[in-house]
Amino acid sequence: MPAEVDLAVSTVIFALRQSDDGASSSLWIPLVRRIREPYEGRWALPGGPLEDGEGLDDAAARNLVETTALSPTYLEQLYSFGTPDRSPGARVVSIVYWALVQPEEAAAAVEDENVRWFEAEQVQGLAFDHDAIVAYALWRLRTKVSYSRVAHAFLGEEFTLAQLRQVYEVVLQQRLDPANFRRQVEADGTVVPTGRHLTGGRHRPPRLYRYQETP
Amino acid sequence: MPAEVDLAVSTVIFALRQSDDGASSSLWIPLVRRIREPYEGRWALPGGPLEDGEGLDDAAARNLVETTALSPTYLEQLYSFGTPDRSPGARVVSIVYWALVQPEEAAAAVEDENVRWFEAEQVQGLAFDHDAIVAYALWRLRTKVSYSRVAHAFLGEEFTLAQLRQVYEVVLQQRLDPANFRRQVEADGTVVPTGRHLTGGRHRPPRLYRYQETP
DNA sequence: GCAAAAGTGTTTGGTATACACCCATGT
DNA sequence: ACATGGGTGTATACCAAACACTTTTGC
Repeated sequence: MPAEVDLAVSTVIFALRQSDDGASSSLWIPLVRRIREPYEGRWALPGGPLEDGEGLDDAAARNLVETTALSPTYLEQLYSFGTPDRSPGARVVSIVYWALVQPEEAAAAVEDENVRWFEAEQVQGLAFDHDAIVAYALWRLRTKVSYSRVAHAFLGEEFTLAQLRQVYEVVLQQRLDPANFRRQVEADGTVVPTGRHLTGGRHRPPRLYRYQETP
Repeated sequence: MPAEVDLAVSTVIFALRQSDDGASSSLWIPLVRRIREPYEGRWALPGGPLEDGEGLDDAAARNLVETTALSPTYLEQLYSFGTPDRSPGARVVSIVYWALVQPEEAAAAVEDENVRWFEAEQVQGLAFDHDAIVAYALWRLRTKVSYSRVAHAFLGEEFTLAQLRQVYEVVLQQRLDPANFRRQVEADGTVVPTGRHLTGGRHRPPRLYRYQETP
């Protein structure tokens, strides 16, 4: 007999932020507090049901706006989860997306009693199977960054190579040689100099670059 | 208002078979004929509803058995499709899996008026958005083969390196140097010689290998 | 001038490709 | 003996890592 299932769309939203110590950057995600059973009071991934006439991507983008009040620079489907016992009482299948957003906007995003940002590495004790989902999304982010050019989605329109390199260093959790990093990025061709420079630092002003989509 | 959705699980099942000309191998998939509207009479991916108490992976494995009467050597989730208008009349979200099966078994699989194998490259005019899904599954197979070791899933327990190389050549659509292919596979370490040889050919008997799962 | 980060140049080691060559078997 | 694919050796080209070195700014 076919199962009666509830379909939900959730999103793991990543942003780069300062760590608690203030010295280093790390990956953060926004979580929402559940206001009903099951798991009332626990933190969970933002998400909700699919609306009428709305595609899966649209649903993901919508609850990203509803949670963080910003539009994603990157949004991709992650995986669908449907183990029979993952939600007590009901049969729920979750289609999960992951997104990258820019930190300046993320800093201005809503944050109250029921919405708060957490360090992605540290999250634990979430509702449902969301601990495992966050861990999987982190793994996907790391593997994707190492073979694709998505890191710029964490940054604004213009950025220096040092900023871009720092994104890679935080995500991949390893230091990168500035000289070799520069060559790799330049050889790739998807990032081009704007001609402008970033002034105000206490050293030689670095060039600004922007992402160039390859047609 | 939340949408009323029907959830379906479908699978793109790949096997290696002789092409129509009999000379070369290519990728084949089994399709089933639809026996009701919409798209009655058209070919479609095997699939069906999620059963009570059954996980998504289980559902995919089950309709793989029901279609080809064999168990998968490889089974992985592909993507979830949920465009509002993809199924006339109803709102259907499909969670699609892809599988690799061994050709000897696939040759013995059911094949009748309503189940038939087609060359994956050639399929066209399928029901729903299944043309696009097959194309996406092909793309995923090709990219995955080029960075992962899944090709052996097309073969039996024991195989020669020439057979394994032919799998890569068919999937990637390019000739590979036998000498360099051997070195790459041996360096990887996931494929080990059994000590046995394949006799009966009209030349030097090649060694037999088996896949060694890395613990 | 000095510190610090931007940016360039150069060496080196590993790895993939191309291809010459020998090996073992069936006919 | 020889044709055929199995299997080994080797020279070359390319690419990434390491690191020395020069440049340009703020203080």
